[in-house]
Amino acid sequence: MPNKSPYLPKDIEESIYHEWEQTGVFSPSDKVNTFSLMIPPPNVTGTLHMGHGFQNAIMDCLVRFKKMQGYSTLWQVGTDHAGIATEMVVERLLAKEGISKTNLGRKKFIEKVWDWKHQSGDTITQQLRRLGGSLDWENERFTCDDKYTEAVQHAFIELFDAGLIYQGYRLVNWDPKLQTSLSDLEVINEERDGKIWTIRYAIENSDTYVEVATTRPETLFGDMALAVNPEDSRYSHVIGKRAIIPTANRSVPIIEDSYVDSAFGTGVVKITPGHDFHDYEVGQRHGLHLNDSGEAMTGETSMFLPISIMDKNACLHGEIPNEFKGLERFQARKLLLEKLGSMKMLVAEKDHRINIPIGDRTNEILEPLLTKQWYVDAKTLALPAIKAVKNNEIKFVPQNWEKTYFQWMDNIQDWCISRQLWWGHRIPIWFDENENAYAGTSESHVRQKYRIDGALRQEEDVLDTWFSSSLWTFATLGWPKKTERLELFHPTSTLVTGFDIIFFWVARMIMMTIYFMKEIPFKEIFITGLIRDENGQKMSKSKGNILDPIDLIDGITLEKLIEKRTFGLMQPQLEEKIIAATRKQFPNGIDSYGTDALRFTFYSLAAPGRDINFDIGRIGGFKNFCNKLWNAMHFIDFQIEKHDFEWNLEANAFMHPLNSWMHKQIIEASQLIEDHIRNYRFDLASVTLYELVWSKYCDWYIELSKNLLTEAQKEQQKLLITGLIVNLEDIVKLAHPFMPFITEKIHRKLRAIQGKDQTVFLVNTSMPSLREPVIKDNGFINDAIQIISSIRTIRSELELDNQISLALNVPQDISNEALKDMNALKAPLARMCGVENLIQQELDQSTHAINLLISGVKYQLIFPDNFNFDKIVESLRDKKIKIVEQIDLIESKLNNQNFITKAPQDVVTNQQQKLIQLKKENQYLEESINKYS
RNA sequence: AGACCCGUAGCUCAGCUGGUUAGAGCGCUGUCUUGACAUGGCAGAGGUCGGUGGUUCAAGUCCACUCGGGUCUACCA
Repeated sequence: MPNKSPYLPKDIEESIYHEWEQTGVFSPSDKVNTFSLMIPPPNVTGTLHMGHGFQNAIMDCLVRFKKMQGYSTLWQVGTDHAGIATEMVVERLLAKEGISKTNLGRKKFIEKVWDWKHQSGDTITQQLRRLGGSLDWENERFTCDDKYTEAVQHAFIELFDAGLIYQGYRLVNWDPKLQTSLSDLEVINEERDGKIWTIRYAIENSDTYVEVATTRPETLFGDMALAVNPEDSRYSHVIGKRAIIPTANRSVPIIEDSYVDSAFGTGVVKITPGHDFHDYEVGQRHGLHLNDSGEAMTGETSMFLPISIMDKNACLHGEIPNEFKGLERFQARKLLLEKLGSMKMLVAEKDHRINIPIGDRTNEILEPLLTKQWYVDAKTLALPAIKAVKNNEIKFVPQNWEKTYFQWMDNIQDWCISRQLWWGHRIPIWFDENENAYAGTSESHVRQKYRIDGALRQEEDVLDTWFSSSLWTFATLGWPKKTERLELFHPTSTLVTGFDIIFFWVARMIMMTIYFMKEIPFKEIFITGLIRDENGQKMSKSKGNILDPIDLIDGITLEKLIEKRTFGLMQPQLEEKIIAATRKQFPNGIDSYGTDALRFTFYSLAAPGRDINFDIGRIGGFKNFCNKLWNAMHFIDFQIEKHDFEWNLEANAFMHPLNSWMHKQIIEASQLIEDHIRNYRFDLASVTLYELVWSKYCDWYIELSKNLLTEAQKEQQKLLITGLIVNLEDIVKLAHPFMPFITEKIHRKLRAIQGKDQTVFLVNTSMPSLREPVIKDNGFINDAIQIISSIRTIRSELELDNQISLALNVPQDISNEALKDMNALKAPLARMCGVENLIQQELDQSTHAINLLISGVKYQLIFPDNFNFDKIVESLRDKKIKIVEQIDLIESKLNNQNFITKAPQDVVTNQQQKLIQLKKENQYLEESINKYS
């Protein structure tokens, strides 16, 4: 007996990746026929989640497949510095030691971040290796490494010099906790329960009032006008008058603007341009400003100058009553409402659902705040980027995502790229004493470039992380230098990413790449769904439903899983719930499934255009699949040992009909799989492969060959074993992009049997479809399969004892060759469906037999003489009922003149032929029924 | 408010430009421990495709309306 090692993924997977990497097998092999793909750079200090696992599995499959199709492939690897996320993590770590960022100072803080990066930075890249990713490690990039930083600076300076980057004093989304601006994409609008208050404003020089509805009363100190709709007759008499801000010793003009919806609230809106994005626009239209005596006035657009009453901590300041100075915004609100109440200026307080802007990282309520920031002129950059997708230079898969893209691009706003953080690319701008800005790579560069001698001060802010990642496809390849890699691998072939970053990343990459490279970044964008839990819930820490791909690969105990899910919870009150849910879902923890099974699960779930509910139940099935493949190899081992096999018949392998039948199945499957991969239908590709391995190779090919291996002549045995080897080798090639580890292992064993060099990696071999096809028509194997299946069903229906053997009468008119083929399969027929005898003769009436229709030909299954047929008549009658139903259906179609004339000819022909078959079958059934009832 | 997606067997999902008897995995039922594999073999039960109406010779597949679930974008102070 060969040593029977069970399928244990751990044993297989551990060493193999190391060998791949050491050999440098993932670096591009050639300079022609390139296929390239950029990894969406994960956060350098992050860890792998299911989304990464899924997307990287897909990318790896694509890359390996292309490589095996003869392309010179590059899968560029790298990580992102993730400004905000990383800065927050490090701040939190420092806080535990009682150190604050500001106390530490910028330089020291950045050192700490680098320390953290060095300490945890390779966690995620190690995890990518566990997934089997065929990434080009020799050219790994990090968005903050020197070369990349050079590219970022270069890009900024070029855009600045072209006037596409400018500094502006505007409202931005301000995160008071992080003390930085955010781009509108980083804002989550959350609907919450809030209130709306109605406040009275007195009309100046009169004893009348107007009532104003607001959800943010505390901003009233920043009011610069009240506005009504010009069509609103209720208020026409106050237009042009002034209203007094209650509690503030100040009046504002009452203006008309069609922005105001008369039907909402009271129809009067307070205009606070310094704290509301809409009011900002209204203010701009009306040129609101303060005159020399500090009174709010309308004027020319150019005179617009909003006032701000909050500082960067969202505390009130400026020209406001003393008692409010320094108060935090919500405390100020409370105090103000009390005061208004006592002044009888608060008319109403009602519950109201409001949208609150939240920072996506901090969960802090954001404040629209007037600050100086750097902007990219996105409108200009967007135009060619829109065009590239419109004219199909860049294709979204599935296509409907382009709608999302257009929707955003058509309404794009200028992009605020400055962040008041320390971790990131410091903006390469220097200011002179008069606040004029100059862009350059360094102070000396600026001095030289602009011939400046006076004092220079560098901009403190850093760039939005997405600014650097928007350069990813070309900056990783060496830009701004004209490198060979850039020449060879740009534009890249495909981008695989999630819909959640179409705006953040995809759109911006397209804009920047077209601007700098004068070409598109990628030709196709495959948008994957999100991985959710088995109930369709988003996986999140606070829900406690996170799955770590590595835990699915290695397995994890219940205790450790609970520990992981509850560690560092932001809301500790959820802990009990999470523990209970985890215990319920994984009472025994999680088994070890191995990378190959996990990957295969991802593929099988990767239907396009929809999110994926990850059902842990499915991964077990695919581990079994790996086991099945593993045991096919065992079967071969076993045969080799048993039959004293020698490898010298390779050239003749397909002379055996069973071998060539299997070969044909493989070629057909590989063509299908190639199509599916081209269409990003990994789900369909995986089904095809599953079927090929399990159903075709194991259930039929191996099973059919078993008896032949025992009974056939020595030469035949050798031929069959050779075929088993050749065909399994083709299968592992086809399967390799999906299940790289197990296939590599099997491939080695197969090569060992053949006495071939075992250091050849599968990824360096070619897909079987690229081989000369050796296809002989083996229709009779398919007939045999049908015969066996039919007989098995009958045996099972009749609850036939295994001991009872049957005979099969082959039709008289069958060709000699077919009969020969049939006879060759005698042994398998006996073993697989209990048919011991094949005869070919006219049966007399006394023979106990029922008819079988196989490929339009009548076979007769012969039973022992004393057999009781009551049961079979019953089942034959059931069958007949179904057949008659179908016959009726088709006849009614064919009797319909409209069908005959309007349906395409081939559909009609098809139905006619079908009818003939069904009638034949019906006739045979009837014969059998009549005979035995 | 606009856009998009989904609703097919107990569960998770396929079903391409409308055309054979609507498929798979898991689960379930029965049966089998036979020398690749019980992480297995064999056989089987189970959906009329959310609803209504329409187009068509023909609809799970196209159209309209509708119910239910989800996502994104924009929002009325």
